Amino acid sequence: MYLRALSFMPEQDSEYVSSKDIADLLHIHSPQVRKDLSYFGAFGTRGTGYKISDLRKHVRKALKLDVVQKAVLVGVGKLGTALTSYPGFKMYGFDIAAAYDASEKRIGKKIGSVIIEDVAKLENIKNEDIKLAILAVPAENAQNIADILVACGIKGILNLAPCYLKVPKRVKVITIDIAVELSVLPYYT
Amino acid sequence: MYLRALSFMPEQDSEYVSSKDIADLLHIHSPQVRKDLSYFGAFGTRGTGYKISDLRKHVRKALKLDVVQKAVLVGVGKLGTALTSYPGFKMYGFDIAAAYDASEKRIGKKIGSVIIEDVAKLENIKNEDIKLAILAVPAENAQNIADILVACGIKGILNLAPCYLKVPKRVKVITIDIAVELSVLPYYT
DNA sequence: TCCTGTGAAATCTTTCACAGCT
DNA sequence: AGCTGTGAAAGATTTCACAGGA
Repeated sequence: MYLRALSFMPEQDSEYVSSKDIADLLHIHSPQVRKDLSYFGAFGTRGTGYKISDLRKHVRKALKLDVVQKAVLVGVGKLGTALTSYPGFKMYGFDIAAAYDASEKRIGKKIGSVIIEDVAKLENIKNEDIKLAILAVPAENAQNIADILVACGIKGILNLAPCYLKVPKRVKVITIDIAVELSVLPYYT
Repeated sequence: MYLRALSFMPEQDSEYVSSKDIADLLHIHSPQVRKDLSYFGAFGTRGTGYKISDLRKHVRKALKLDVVQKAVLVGVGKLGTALTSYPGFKMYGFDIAAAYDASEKRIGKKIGSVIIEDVAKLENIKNEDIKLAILAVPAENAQNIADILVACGIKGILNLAPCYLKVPKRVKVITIDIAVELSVLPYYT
């Protein structure tokens, strides 16, 4: 969140931001910003604020986004395709280094800079240095694919299927279910 | 979350679930489930658990999902298109009742059961009983569209653009930025 | 015996308020 | 004067533990 806020603050305007500047942009309070950033270490300047370029570097490093993170995309349907053309990925240092799908229509086609491979050969990712996976397959197949990914040494899964995945504790799963997010809106109307 | 958990529990198996059943499925603790559900009122049976059909009805009602919620989709690009074919929406009682886009290529085409209209005519939604909007447009246009939606009386916005929206307090915005979610994964690797 | 509902305790998070540096 | 960094206070959430109904 802070990284994205920083992306809206070109250094041309000013070299420094205050916690209040960031807070206003994110609609949160400034002590929150200072507390959060202080967990990464103290690198602001009293009286002046945070140097934008330094802050960006520190946050990227804390999140391990300072090196390019390779990710495999499994499921190149409409959602999967939409994701690859999403500019945000590159901004945060992600690289979709491989793509797999079950549909013959899609296998062999190019998406971004990679060729879509047969999901039956998903185990090939073992040979590449890929630690993250984006799972955009139907809910019915998600657990099955997740098991293979885990066996291949994947450490983190972004799950876009509306289901819960059983994985070992060492693997981090983040599930985004758009309908669940949408579900809370009527409550506020 | 609880609603989705219930969708995995067909009543054929057993008429009742315990808070522990639900907790295990969602990877949370059972007192959490009981506390949460108790805010909606007490409708479990001691010694037996919660009657699945009753629980579903109560949760749907509490979230105002017991009536069909009409939503307008703005931006029918890859992501917008992917969303309309997402089965989760119907499951939670959402109905995409209108769709708008800026591209001539897309205007006039059908998506789901509606015809894509010109976003310049977005104000037409005033005449329909639509309270929710799904915003799947580029970040540059998101605020502009949000302003129009607010002026049209929209009460809740699901924002899929990677940016922050300024809206009056009475309007609820939920932003999903997939790259932000993905960003936390490397931290755990 | 099994499981809910709920006060009380424990824990976690946010906000305050101010010392101290620039 | 302006803004960070941080203990302490306030607030919110989660977990415990158990009374009590089925």
